[in-house]
Amino acid sequence: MPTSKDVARLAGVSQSTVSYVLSGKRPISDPVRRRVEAAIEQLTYHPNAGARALAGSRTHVVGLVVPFGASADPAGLLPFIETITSGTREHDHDVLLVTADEGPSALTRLEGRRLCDAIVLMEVEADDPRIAVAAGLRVPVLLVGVPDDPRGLTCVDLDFAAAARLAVEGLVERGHSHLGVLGYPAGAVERDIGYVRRFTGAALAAAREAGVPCEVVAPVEHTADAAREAVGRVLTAAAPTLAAGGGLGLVVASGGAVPLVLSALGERGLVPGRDVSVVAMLPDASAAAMQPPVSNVSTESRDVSRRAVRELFRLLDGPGEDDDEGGGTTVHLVPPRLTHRRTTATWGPPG
Amino acid sequence: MPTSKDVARLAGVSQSTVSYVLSGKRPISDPVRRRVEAAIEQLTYHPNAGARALAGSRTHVVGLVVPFGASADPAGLLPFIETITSGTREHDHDVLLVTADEGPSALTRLEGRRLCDAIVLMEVEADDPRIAVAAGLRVPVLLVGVPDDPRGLTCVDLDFAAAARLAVEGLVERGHSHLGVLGYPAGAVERDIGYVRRFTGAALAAAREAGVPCEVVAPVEHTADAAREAVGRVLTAAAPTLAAGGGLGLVVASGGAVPLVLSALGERGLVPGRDVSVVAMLPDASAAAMQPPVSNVSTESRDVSRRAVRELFRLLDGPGEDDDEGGGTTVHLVPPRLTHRRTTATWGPPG
DNA sequence: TTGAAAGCGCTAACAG
DNA sequence: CTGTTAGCGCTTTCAA
Repeated sequence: MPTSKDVARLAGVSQSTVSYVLSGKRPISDPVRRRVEAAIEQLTYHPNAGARALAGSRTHVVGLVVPFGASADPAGLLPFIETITSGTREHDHDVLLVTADEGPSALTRLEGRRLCDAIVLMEVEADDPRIAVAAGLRVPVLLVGVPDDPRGLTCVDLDFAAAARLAVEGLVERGHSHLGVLGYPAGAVERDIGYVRRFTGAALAAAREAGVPCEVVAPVEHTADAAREAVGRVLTAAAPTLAAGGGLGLVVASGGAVPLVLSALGERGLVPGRDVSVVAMLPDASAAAMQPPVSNVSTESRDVSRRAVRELFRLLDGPGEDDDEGGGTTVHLVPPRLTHRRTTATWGPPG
Repeated sequence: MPTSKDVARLAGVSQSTVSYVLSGKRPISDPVRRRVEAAIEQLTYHPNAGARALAGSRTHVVGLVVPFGASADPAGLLPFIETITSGTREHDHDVLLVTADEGPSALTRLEGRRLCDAIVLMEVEADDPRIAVAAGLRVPVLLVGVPDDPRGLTCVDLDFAAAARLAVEGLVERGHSHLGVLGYPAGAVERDIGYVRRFTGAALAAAREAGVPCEVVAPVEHTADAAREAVGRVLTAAAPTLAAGGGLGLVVASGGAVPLVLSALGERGLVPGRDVSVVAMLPDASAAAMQPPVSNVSTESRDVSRRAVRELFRLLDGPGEDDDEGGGTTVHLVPPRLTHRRTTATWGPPG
């Protein structure tokens, strides 16, 4: 296996010149550069990652901590991992995968062994034990999710408050005079993932501002029975409004519950988009694929992950920008989009 | 950040002794070991991975090439990645994630830069362009999936032929006198993933041996219409048998089609487990969760991945066993299991 | 614009 | 059982 010494010999230059051709950290004359590049090609030379890391103290690796076992949304994990991985490669880095099961010690291991230059922590919970450890590391850490106390760390997440507002306002605009929010499964609530509170809190606030009554039913498990019961509760509360000819709008906070909610409505002879409206937190693709297509506020994990990659390399490549840099808490919230599909009805005079 | 030199100084030993305490490659007296371990603890020393790789030419990293974009079964990917990752950690290695989009050059990059000690290639296709490259590498490569020409590489996969046989024999035993195999979507067939042919071939062979007529309908897309049509075709072919009071057994090769096939049967008033039988290729958990629980031949990606990890480290830690070792093609097929649930009926006199 | 040389922190002979 | 030492293949001064 050829080394940079072999390349240097073949190109008739010193070894350091090979290094500089590769790193571009020094101006190189055209003839020399050409000879070196030819030699590299001819020998199919690849720089040894370990040696590079040792000498340069940059591994060109990003550690990605994935909550395999305990994800609130296992389906959303894969696009996330994919986007981080390919985004990271575009920045000439690789991804080292670590399971969250390893706990906080995974972080000290990654840092201590110099396995990576930065760490991405997925699905950070409101009160996540890893945050304290993460805050003490010398490698930059990027959190996906917003903990209660970000401790000077950089966070990226979907803007769940904006999402809730979007859903509520979208329904209010269309004349609905009673709202119901069907919440997250107990697992998510107990683990107290930050977005649960942010979402329901913002939904209630938006409804209050709009002067529209709003029921929150939570937790709602992803079972047919739980969906039935939750729907029943909202319908009961909304009964007076409905009797008076008002419109009921449902906000489904947990994408996985959507099919169950739809069938629960169906069982009662209620047609979404005609008798009630349903707006759900769902990726666009899933929302569009449903029968009928469901109005949704997008929860594109790809959008969030792309943003995460961007902020990650801003952390790594910076300082240099005039942005906030180095130690300051920054929370980047990715804006969601509302798309009305077949499950939104319009009530009364357009508003 | 402390180095082994710091540990050595603190423990009053030479640096190499620290190394040997850690690696266990040399007998160490108890007092020395204790002192070294105390020093390691006190300094929270972690060995530098780059230095270790450079000096020892072992990275303790496994490269995992994941077909993010082009997986036949995206849901199966995640448990696979998880199992490989945690299994790898149990062997004191980490996982470097690479997307299959990077193509064969990902392999030369992993090897050339010495980024890993071994490579796992997921979802290998029958005629996979990466195989030729993989076969030329010096790092061991483990294939998940069996290509037409394994070129001396080690493969691990579910035994799809056995799975097909199991399904067919399970139905024949229960007195079914006509079988229908509903195949894979065209995407899988075109990409010519090895298991497509292995599965349908073995199903036909098993049916022939049993002397039971068998229709294969393929490709079958994962759409309601395609499922309806496929079911229609099998029912037409089986009409004489059914008229004579015989039983029809359906084998659904592609897990994703199961709900569609069930509703297609439902539309015709056919109740699985009473009027027809259905056995599907599905993970046990999904099969059990369906309404009704579906008889299944297991396609546990966890079983396959665990086996993959085993064979991977046999490759890495060996030679040493009396097993086949070093360069010999080995195909490890993980046996599937058939579980009868609610969708299998029994016909005629028990067999 | 280029070269020479000093490490980075570890492993693994070799020498006791 | 333990210490000494020569690298592993780079990056990066320092010198020209």
